Amino acid sequence: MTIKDVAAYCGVSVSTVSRVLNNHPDVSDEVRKKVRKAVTELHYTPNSTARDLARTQADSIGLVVRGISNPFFTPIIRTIEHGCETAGYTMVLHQVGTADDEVTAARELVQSKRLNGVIFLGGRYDYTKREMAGLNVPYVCCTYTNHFGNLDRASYSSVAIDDKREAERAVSFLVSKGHTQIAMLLDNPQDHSISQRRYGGYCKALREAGIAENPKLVLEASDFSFASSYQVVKDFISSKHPAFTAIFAVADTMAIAAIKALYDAGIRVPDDVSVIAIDGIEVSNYLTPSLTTLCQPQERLGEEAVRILVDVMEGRAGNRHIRLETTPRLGGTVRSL
Amino acid sequence: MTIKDVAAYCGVSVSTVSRVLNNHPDVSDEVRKKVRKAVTELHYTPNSTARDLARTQADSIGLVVRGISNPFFTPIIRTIEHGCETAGYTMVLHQVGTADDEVTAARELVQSKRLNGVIFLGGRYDYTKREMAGLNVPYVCCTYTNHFGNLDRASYSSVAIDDKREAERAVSFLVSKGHTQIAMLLDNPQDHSISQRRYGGYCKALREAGIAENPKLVLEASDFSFASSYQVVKDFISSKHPAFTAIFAVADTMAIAAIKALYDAGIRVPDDVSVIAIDGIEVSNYLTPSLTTLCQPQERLGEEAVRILVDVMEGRAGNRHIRLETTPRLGGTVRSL
DNA sequence: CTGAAAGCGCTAACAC
DNA sequence: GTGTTAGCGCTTTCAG
Repeated sequence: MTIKDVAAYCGVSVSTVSRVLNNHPDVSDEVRKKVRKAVTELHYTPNSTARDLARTQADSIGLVVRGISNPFFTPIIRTIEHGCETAGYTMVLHQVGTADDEVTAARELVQSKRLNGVIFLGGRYDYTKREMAGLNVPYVCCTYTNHFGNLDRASYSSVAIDDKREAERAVSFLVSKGHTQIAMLLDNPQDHSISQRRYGGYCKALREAGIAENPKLVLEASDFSFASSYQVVKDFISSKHPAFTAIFAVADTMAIAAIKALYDAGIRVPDDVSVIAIDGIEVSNYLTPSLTTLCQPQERLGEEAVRILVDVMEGRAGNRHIRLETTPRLGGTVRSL
Repeated sequence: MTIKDVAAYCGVSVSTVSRVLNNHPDVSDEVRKKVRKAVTELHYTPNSTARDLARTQADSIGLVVRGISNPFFTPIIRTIEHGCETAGYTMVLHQVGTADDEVTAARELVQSKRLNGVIFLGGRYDYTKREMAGLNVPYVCCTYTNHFGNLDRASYSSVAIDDKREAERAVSFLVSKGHTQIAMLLDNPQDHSISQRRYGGYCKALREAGIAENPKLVLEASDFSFASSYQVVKDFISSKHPAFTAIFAVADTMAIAAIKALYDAGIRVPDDVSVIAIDGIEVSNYLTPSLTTLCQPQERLGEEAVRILVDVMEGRAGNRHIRLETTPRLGGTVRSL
């Protein structure tokens, strides 16, 4: 069943059918109606592969996600898909493992699928001009930005929170509740990534409060997984360690695992130790007690990413960099000392 | 940058380049090497759109997911993607909203992208022969099966747990712990879906234990979301209701929300009320206490789905129906009476 | 072993 | 308004 069959079926040429399919104006109402009828009767669905090939552009946006199973991303992905559809683009989702490089993946995807633009969801903070040069389409970094790279601000877009500032806020909140011995749980501070930025905020908050930073209170998990954070916290509390009354985790998932590790060791949250995080994933609101965290505006992160990208792709605007704010969610995992 | 450029660059014909690209044997080592070199030097990436069009088949498998943000699905999706890749197929992910029909979506996807087969992840239990007729490729239902439809068993495949039996197991477990007043939390029992099957198991377990079923202990949420379950349980306990000592939830997510609702009402789990569920998503193991649940073999569900589908697609085997068993995870949310 | 050429199904000039 | 036709970039017979 091809466009030819439809054309033959209603005695017109393929171009006429094509015009109807693509809503071109110059077709008589009569013919248009006839073709539409044939399409439904024949259950004809256009072959998008052929269409994409014939058109110079595929009208599609690549979404390159690093860690699709990260619950923080799921609402964002949904929003982005919806936004793409509304704007008339197909979203092509591509997941990259922690080991793979998202830029290489994106470059191949763009070449191979003729994408009009790409959105990176989660990624490195240190892209270089050189490596991004091959990506000949506009792109926006969603949930992060190029803090440690050498990209021109005008060459790409980004939508994210201000990691450093929000981390500072979280830690200052703990300080305001009387905490001074504050541990930090992060994944890998020297990888030029989110943890490093948030670690900066942690240090700044301590400094401004006149609290000396204690390196022994910095707990490094190997990634964002529950298992890894659980293990790190478990090892920490079962070893000789400095006293601490609070933990600041760089992600809700890590906080959840930390609370569990504390609980399993007989340490109660918030009675014995307070916990605060950044992210605001849905499930953390359903813990008992709810996790105290700074919620990222997940929907808006996705919406803005699409909006900016489409604007740039269609030449309506230049690249932009948007910083959104978090909204504190006062759960029950922080207590005043 | 097309295959022509590569051909011109190394002074051979496009067909030779194509042969090298597709690892056809009949190319001299010398030419092969030269072409390979050119490909890397030119940073050439084949246009998959053109390739798919030229080939009669696209070597790709559609994964039609109903509710991509369902945390129960994420490990399965990952496994399926990996399995497809290993088998030499590209996975095309397509998410359908709760309102859309997955079969229509799949049919269009197949026609439009020339898919070789499709995997449905979550879906209705009542497909009819008629509606599936348009889907001219093999398909497998992953995590569910056609219990309420009229499909020939030989016309499709399925990989799932035995919902009824597992639900029975969960409820029998509660009974064995001395519970007799057992509530059930489900989403929509009359939609010919998972809840209905598990509800059947609940009834059977009660019957076999000689416990009269009390309709007032059946709590219906409007969907699987946290919010909906939370609300239902909250309304239930704040209204005039029969006494109950345990809740069986059809999904971990619903159980998590239920526990929260109980907690917020001052009811403790497991001290006052026990909770058991089916699914075994990762986060439920990190609650305090861990959720007692029957874990579905998520990885295996995905692996088997791909294996069966590929076997059918490549003519190595016929359709099959596999029932896998759950593994109980004894958390801390059930206590003996 | 290698090249020429005919499509894959559709779009978009370009004629009429 | 409608039809004809030349590609889009690649694969794949079919010759040589």
